[in-house]
Amino acid sequence: MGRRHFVVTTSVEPPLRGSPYRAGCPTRRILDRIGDRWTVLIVGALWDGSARFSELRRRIEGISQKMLTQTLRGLERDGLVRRTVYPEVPVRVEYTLTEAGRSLREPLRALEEWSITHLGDVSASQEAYDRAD
Amino acid sequence: MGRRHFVVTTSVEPPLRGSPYRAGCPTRRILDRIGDRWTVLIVGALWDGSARFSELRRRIEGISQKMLTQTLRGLERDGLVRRTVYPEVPVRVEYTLTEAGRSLREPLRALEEWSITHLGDVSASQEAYDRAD
DNA sequence: CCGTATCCTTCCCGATACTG
DNA sequence: CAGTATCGGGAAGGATACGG
Repeated sequence: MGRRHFVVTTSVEPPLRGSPYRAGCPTRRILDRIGDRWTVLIVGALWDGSARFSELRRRIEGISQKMLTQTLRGLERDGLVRRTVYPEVPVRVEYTLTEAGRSLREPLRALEEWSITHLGDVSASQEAYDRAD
Repeated sequence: MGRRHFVVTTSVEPPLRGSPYRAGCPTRRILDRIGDRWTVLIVGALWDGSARFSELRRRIEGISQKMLTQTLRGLERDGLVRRTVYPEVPVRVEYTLTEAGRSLREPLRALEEWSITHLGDVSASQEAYDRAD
């Protein structure tokens, strides 16, 4: 089967789907895209240049073939990654961040910075909380 | 039962758990905390002042009692929200963002900004992709 | 080499019922 | 009012086998 079928998280639909949860909140909408297990790691791996499928698999330790394909398809569909097929034998496929994909750098850096400066306190808070029954 | 038991996403443990996925990546670590369905909505609802449990439930349309409690507990454990119990009858409980909680504003705003400027293009890209088989 | 198809487990989360 | 306990459906994701 080709790639006709997709889970279709359709696009416009501002407010809700099943339950009235604020799916329209812009922050939530982008978290729905990058909040999964692999997206930011792939974006990071593509950061300085393109790579082919097998190279990505090697860089992102632990990712399964299925999830790499699936996540790359999602990124391609969103216009954040460009996929180029070179019809050689055997086939060669290159993945590159688009301009939109590279524009993710700013928000991701903000997250990373927050992480670096605050996750120590978070861990300490967790331990204190867990000790206090 | 008190709040002794917790799912314990322990803290230090730099690299991995089940599979060697980059759990140590700072960006992924913070996404593991705010990437769920309700966290950013709760943080947003607490943005301009504290609120009690029932007030939060009303503000965050569609959240279940269970998820509101659970997410608030996580935020409290992480030191991002402070929980204050006033032993009146009936009991009153106030939730407030801590300093650390408020510091989330910067990264969240970066995400929101990216959303607002790019999600239109993303939607267009999706539709084009879906039309092309 | 670069995938797709299928099965199977795990875990998120909603629904519901019940307490101090 | 502000929770806790329990059940169950469904989605995410890993393992495996196969195909162009």
